[in-house]
Parts: sequence; C-alpha cells; structure tokens
Amino acid sequence: MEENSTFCKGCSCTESSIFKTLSSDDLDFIDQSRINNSYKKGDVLYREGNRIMGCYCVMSGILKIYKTGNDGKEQIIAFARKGDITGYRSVLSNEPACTTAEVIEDASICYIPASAMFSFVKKNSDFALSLMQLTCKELNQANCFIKDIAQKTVRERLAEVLIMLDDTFGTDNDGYLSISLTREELSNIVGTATESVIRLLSDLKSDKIIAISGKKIKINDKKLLNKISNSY
Amino acid sequence: MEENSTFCKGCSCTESSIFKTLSSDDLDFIDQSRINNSYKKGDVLYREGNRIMGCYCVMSGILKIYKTGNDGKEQIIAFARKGDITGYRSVLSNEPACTTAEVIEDASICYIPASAMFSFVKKNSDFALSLMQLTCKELNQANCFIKDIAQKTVRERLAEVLIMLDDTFGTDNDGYLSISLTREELSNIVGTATESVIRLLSDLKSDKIIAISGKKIKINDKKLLNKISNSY
DNA sequence: CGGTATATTGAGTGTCTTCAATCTCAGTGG
DNA sequence: CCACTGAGATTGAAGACACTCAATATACCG
Repeated sequence: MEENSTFCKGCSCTESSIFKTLSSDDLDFIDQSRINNSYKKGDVLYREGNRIMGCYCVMSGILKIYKTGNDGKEQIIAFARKGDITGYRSVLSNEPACTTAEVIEDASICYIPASAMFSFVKKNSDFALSLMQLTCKELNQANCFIKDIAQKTVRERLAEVLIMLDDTFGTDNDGYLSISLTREELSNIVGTATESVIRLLSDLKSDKIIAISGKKIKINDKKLLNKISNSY
Repeated sequence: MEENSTFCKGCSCTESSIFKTLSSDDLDFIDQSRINNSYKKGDVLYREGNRIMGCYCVMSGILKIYKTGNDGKEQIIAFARKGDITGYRSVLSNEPACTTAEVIEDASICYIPASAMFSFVKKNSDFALSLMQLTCKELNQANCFIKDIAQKTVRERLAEVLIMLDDTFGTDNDGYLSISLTREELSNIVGTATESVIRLLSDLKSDKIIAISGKKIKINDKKLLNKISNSY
C-alpha cells in the first residue's frame, strides 16, 4: 500500500477515520501499540460470540460484517473498507463480539488494542464525541434498514442495495460495481432467498436497468433503480 | 410521582440511567437547566426530520419511538420508559431527529438541553463512556432485529415481540401485559399487516398459549412462546 | 346515544420460498 | 490438453405465507 505511510500520521486512513481528532502524540502511541496484518479472502477477524481485545482499522480491502441466524444463514449488517473501524462496539462495552467480521477482498488491517481506545476516550473528549457520533450514525442506518426490511418488497430492497453498493464502493472502468459479491451474499444483505435475488436481477436485466456480465453487475439506469427502491 | 424527588439527586431515574456517573455538582447543574413537563397519550415530543435542541429523560409513562415509511406506515424501533433517555442521538450528532417520539401512556418527562449534555461529555469521560455503551447496546439490539426481521416468519417475530413486551413492561395483577398497544401498533413493531397480527394472535389463543381479553394480552405459556419465537 | 376508531373475519391473490434439477466456470490433477 | 470436481448460478414447478381489499362487528369517546 504505497499510498499509506508506515506510520499512522501519514496513513490515509487517519484523515478519514475517527482518529483524525487525535493529537500527534496520540498517533505515535497508536503506532507503538498497533499491529498491521495482511488477510486473505475468507479470513475471519473475529467471530460472533467471541471475545476480542481490540478493534480493527481497515487500511485496504473489504470486510463483511454479519450476524448468523438460527439456521446458519448470514445476515450482512455492514461492510468495512479503507478507513473504517470495526470491533469497537465490543471493546467499549467489554462484551463478546455480536457480529462476525470476514474478509471478502484481500485486506491490510491494523489491530488497535482496547487499552489504547480507552485511553483516548478518557483523555480526549473530542475523540469520545467522534466515536459517539460514529455509533449514532450506524444506529441510524440500522434503524433505517429495519424500516426498509419491514416495509419494502424484496424487489425494492434489492434496488436499494444495488444503489448502496454503487454509492459505497463505486464502479470500475467499465461501469461495473467494484465490489464483487456472490448471489448468496447479495441475498444475505437484502434478506431473502438466493434464488429470489437471481430472478429479480434477471428481471432488472430484461428491463435494461442493469447489465450482468458473469458475477459483475452494472447499473444502467440509476434514476429508475432509485425509483424502484421507493426511497425518499 | 411521589417516588421521584423534585431534584435529580433524589430522582429514581438517576440511578438507573446514564446519569448515574455524574457528580453531585453535575446533577445540580441538570436541575437548573432541565424542564419537567407532563404529556398526554398522543403527544409528540419530536418528529422525524425536525431539529431538537435537547434530549428527554422519561420519569414516568411510555413513549414509542418510530420511523415513518413511504406510505405513512410506522415502524416502531423502540420504546422509552422510566429512566430511559431519548433524542440524544440527534443532539450529539447535531442532526435532525431520525425518529418520531410519541407518548402512548401519559408521561412526565424532563427536557435536558444539548449544552448540558455536551458539557458532561467534555468533562466526564465516564459519562461519555456510558453514553457510548448505551448507543452500542442499542446498535446491537437494532442489528439483532435486522437479522430477525429478515430471517424469521411473522409468527416467530410476533412471539418474540410478545416476550419482549413481557420482559420490558411486565404484567399487571391478573397476568396481562402491562403495556397496552393497539393491534396496529403491534403490527408496526413486528413489521407486518394488522390483519396478520390479529389472525396470529387468534391462533396463539386457540392453542392456549396466550389469552386475550379485549385489548389486553396474557401470556400463558412463555416457554412455548419462546420456542415458537425460535430464539437462541 | 351517535360517531369514530379499532378489531375481526373472509376471500382472493401475489410475492416469495422451497426443493430439485441443470448449467457454468474456474481450478486441479492426470 | 482435457476430464474431473465443486462451488456458484440459473431455471422451473409447486405451494406456503402473508398481504390487500372489503365487509362487518365491537369498543371507546365525547
């Protein structure tokens, strides 16, 4: 990752993450306590129910954050990408992880011990406030999702998810969504059966609203997709 | 409310709420800045999208916290009762309210200005931490709910909600759930049509798992209900 | 004692799920 | 180079679950 310095101070994650409120000294402190590791697709950072002693800052790559249902079906709650922090909920509350974090695109991730997090919260109220605001933002997103999943049809939710993926991860040179998900993973975000996702994608394709090339999806008519998602 | 002092220090809410980490001086400060008001069923404390300049601490009564869907249908996200704080998310993030808070049982509620909240966060890291943990707890609950609503049947969710209502609000002398909700409100928690709730309640009644007397519901066999909810 | 809000019931329908079979494709080893 | 293998994608058929619409009943409020 050439663009990232080997120190937090120069790391591009620092500016975009909650750590932007930290002082130079604090960043030095993280540098001394953090551990950077590489992860491959399929690697699990932490699993629902397990205790973790620190949180993770993503430098590159993508994680899916999910809860597992009774029957083993995953429900994807969120993604984490460059600059995102995950695992902090369990650290702050000193509780077992309530989600599983799994790598879906090879990643470089810094581990930051709980002690450092607590130390910053204690001595830097701006940091505490940013962290709180981050949690509040996620809480709001979760609440929106509850409303959508409860009130919208699968078709509407799929459209919404496609737009979200476009907004969050962007597209490659050919206009295809940068993030690569299996149909099953898509269904685990939308909250439906894999076959339903396939059929609905196929419908959207027939209507020329999206294009599909193998696993890759391209949004042709975002405006129409947005209309289908019934957002406001 | 005889059991509550006219001061925060003696208020029974203080011990059970996040304010328990505040010093005696801080509590005096709240006393000077807070405003206590009475509200009637149907009153709206704040509405989704509106700006609020403070948060609310419930001394008595019950609020429903909900988001409104495109078609006007409410999705109830949470309830607030004695000792609960609401509105703090918008205050901390300085954003418009993302939910509506409406009284469903006559309430006595203290308004606490944003300035006081910020002041405490700044000077009391324990308070900041409690607030963070509260948010994290709500976030976890929201994520659980997302998984449930995405993966469980309406029947399972209804059973789960009934158990939640029992756990949260308890029962009256005859064993009926203390909280009184319309069928529509129930459906707005479960995330389904009102008629579905009615039919499923009727089924549960036939199976003797619950009893219904007008609007009141009594849980006869909580163990079985728990089994139906498919929780783990 | 109206009048309105809420609750209930029935019928019909559509969305979505489930199950099973088939297909595609990338990776592997002979 | 090609068959083999397994994971993922696709399609079809059948049926369950839940929703909508409409009519009616009941309860609650002033």
